[in-house]
Amino acid sequence: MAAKRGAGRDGYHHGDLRQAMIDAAEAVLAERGVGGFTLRECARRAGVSAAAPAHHFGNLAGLLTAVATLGFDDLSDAMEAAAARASATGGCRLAAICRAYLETALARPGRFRVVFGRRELDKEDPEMQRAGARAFGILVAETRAHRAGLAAPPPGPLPSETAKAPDFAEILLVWSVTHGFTTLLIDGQFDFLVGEDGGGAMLDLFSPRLMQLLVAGLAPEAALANRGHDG
Amino acid sequence: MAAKRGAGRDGYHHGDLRQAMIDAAEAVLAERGVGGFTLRECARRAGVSAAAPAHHFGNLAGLLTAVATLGFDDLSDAMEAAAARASATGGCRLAAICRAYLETALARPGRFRVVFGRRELDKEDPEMQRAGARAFGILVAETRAHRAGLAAPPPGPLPSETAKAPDFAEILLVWSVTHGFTTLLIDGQFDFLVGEDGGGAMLDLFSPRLMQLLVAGLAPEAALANRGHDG
DNA sequence: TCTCCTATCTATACAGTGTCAAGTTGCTCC
DNA sequence: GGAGCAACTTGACACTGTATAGATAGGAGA
Repeated sequence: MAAKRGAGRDGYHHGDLRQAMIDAAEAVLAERGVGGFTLRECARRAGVSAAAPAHHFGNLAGLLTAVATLGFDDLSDAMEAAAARASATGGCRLAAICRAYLETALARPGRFRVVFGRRELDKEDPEMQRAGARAFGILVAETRAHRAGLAAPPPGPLPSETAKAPDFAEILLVWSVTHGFTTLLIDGQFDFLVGEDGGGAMLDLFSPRLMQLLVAGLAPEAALANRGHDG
Repeated sequence: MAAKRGAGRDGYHHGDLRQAMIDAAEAVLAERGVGGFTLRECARRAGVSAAAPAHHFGNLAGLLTAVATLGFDDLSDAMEAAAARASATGGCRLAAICRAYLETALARPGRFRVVFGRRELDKEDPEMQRAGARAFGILVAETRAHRAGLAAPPPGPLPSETAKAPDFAEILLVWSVTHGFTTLLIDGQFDFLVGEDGGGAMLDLFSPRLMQLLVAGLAPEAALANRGHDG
């Protein structure tokens, strides 16, 4: 095994290139966005040759996959924290995690875009699969708890297979509306409506009302009221 | 003005390079996806040098903007046709246009991704702005008609500024859930739930139920029932 | 009909990209 | 103290988008 002492480089070997590359990637994403992201630029910032990262990440997709894994876990952390805060203050946990999703994405749009397929990723990577499943699991648990009228999801592992669950459509509804609003906002699709002030105004003006609508529409009574609409 | 006779090329000048480039772009998007899209490959298929398209589109973003404009109009056409069909058969127009949005995206995922910001576009392009506004206008009209209990939106021009409208959150809810579900489905985020059979199963299994939920949640009564949830 | 204008297209070049192969360095363990 | 090996550099390759300069041809005006 090679040197793994501290960060920075003081010789031929870097010391912790893997982490340095991830840090550089985050910085490049923040400064230049997904479109301006380059493996060589990250290597440059890490003070290393262009071919060096290959040993740690395989290729560009490998580096982006590592960033996406971080992004998923960041999303999970933010949602868990928001849910805990909501419980403490008597707020709605489901609305809180949806808003946390939105705010996390808005805080780091570049990373969020990497997570959600704007660049090629290694979808077989087990670490990213774990992180993705964790984030989805939070969404599933909170949606179910909300619909069951519980204060919070019960502890314990989640069922691994949820595709056949009867409340699957409700779970997808929550994810879809949150993800859709987030994506449209980040991608500037609302700019022609409210100007290009970065979306902060949009978030403050409409997301509470949006979440209110979503959460209201998801209450058990509303879900059971079959009004017979179909396309 | 130079030659504008027929398609194909029989000499130094192509004849209709602009259209040929767009056709080639659609083909490349269908075959290789957004990630594998290249200006040079499109030029190759059009039988033209790499620098030729610059005269018609300026640069890569210009070509993609033309494709995005087509994509917006395709979306609008599909939604209008679906709404008309729904009216004829007594179905719900709003659910019909949401499903049309989904199906259009699923039929040409590459183009849909171009429309919604997976590559850099020229957002100032007036043609694309027109096409985008048209698609959004359909959504606005149909959502309002649905909430007002009308059979169809009244004819006539739409108000150009809708940001301050009282029903803006409801309109965004419809767009967000439809766009979110579409994006997640196309990007393969549901694959780990139902396998990678292309999303067709997902669409058939869940989207009717999803639309039912959405449309039910949007009925005037539900929207007015303020249950007091906030994040 | 001839000439010129101008849009269109080609050829070439350039900086930059991701990735590969081969060589170099230096830590670690026997 | 070598041996082994992971980590890194160097150099090369086939690409990319785009800029520039020159070639071509269709049509308008004389």
